[in-house]
Amino acid sequence: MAGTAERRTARMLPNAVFAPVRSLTAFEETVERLGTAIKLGLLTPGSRLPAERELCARLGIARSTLRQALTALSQSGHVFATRGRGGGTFVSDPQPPTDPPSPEMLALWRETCDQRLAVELGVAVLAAERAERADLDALDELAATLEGALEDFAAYRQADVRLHVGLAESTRSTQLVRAMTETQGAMTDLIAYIAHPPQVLSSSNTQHRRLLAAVRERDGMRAAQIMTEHLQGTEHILAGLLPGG
Amino acid sequence: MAGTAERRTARMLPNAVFAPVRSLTAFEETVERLGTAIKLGLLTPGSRLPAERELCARLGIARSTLRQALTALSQSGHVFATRGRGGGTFVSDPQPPTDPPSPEMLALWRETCDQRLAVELGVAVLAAERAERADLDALDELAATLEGALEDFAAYRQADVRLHVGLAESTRSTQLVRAMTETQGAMTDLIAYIAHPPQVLSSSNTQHRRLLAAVRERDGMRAAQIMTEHLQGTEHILAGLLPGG
DNA sequence: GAATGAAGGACGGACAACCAAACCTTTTCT
DNA sequence: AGAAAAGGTTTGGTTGTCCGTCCTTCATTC
Repeated sequence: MAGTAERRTARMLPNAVFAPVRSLTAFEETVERLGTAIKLGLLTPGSRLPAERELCARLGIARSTLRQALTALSQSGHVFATRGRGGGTFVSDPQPPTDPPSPEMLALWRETCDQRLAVELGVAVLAAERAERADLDALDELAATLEGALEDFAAYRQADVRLHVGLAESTRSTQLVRAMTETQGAMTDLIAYIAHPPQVLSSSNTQHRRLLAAVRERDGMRAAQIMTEHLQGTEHILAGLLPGG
Repeated sequence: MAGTAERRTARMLPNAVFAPVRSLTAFEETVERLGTAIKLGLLTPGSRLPAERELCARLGIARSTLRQALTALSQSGHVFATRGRGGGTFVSDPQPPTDPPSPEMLALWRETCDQRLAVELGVAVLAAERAERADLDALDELAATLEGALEDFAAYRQADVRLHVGLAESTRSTQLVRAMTETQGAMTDLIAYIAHPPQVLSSSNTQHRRLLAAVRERDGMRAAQIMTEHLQGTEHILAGLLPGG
């Protein structure tokens, strides 16, 4: 009977429908967005942000709100500003250390990984459909960079993020790019304090190569398959170290 | 050189990093959440919402804010309230017609489909890992319901949503359930005004069956493959009817 | 038939976030 | 020297949200 199905299926639904609707303030969201982009190295040290008057327009917020965010980012050392013509707000050179993952972050690490799986799978399949030759050439270069950074995890991680975000860009979906940067930001917090021996990074990079090859051959399902294995790597490591594994 | 790769890869990035940070108000988000759940039939007509004093606590908002949202939903005819003991707020029986998709909705239909692809692929793979026997039995019943509703698109659509959301629930990821309901809400707006002849629905349902079978056999990749084909069905229809196809 | 309790409904004050528009200060380029 | 382009400052007003309190309705219970 349909009634039975409804009763069974509807069990956990209200938990999702009636879950908290805590929306971040414009200030918080701005700090999050810019801060994540800087931490991930998407905004490179030394690079200049758009002028405040232009940036607040792009972000759709008031200038005073943007300044709050920039003040916060400057106090945390991610950014500094110089005045006068030719001045501006710049990404700081020595990046402050990533803050340790919060308890609630650790409690929800599995949800974070699930989210990542969805984003990365979607990206893999769509990239296989839409990535252009030039995109893939650039991504291959990044994979080469990765191979030279097996000993320096910070450098490796940054190039890794660039590769995954770059793959998302090749789908031409701004939503997926945003979701990917968000996800990578959350993952960085999780894996920053975990040991990554060179051989792990090396095998991870082998998967990158195979992934790009599959995308190049427009084989979305093989790309998805490789991506799944790729992500399960980190997931297994986390499962061994964190509660709820 | 790494420099070249960076320059190529960074082309569209700022568009995502500096995109508007439009955060919805608590009021708007609440209307959206409850309204979508009602439109999708996840909150069935006649069912009672939790009492205001309890619901505002669950949603993490003030009661006055919740009342704003409920007032809006009652004025749009989705909900009605009765006073006194044993009263409450109930989902209206005759659902008001879905509003036609807005122009900006239509302009972004491809992004919506991309988002859906990601969510559904993640759900398919994770469900194949985690769905329990009882979940799948309930989903099979829903698939049977679907087969009896080939002539009534409204009924078919509602059961279809239930099935997809139910599959998301079987992953035990509240985030994915939320993402799925959001996505289904957006999709409903898009496909409400498109003809769906019975044979299309029938073949769509064949895919449901195959999907559930793959999940039951814990074959995540086959589930992903079938899901991709399943989604491409609607996508091709939309591509033929909407701009930017 | 009166009391109780559980529900929605209404009001008012306080506060924080956000916006808008000016104006000031510093620096560089012409 | 002056114009231009940037960050820095101030002010005032609007809106969303919260909190607490009280009122009204009405089924149940005594």
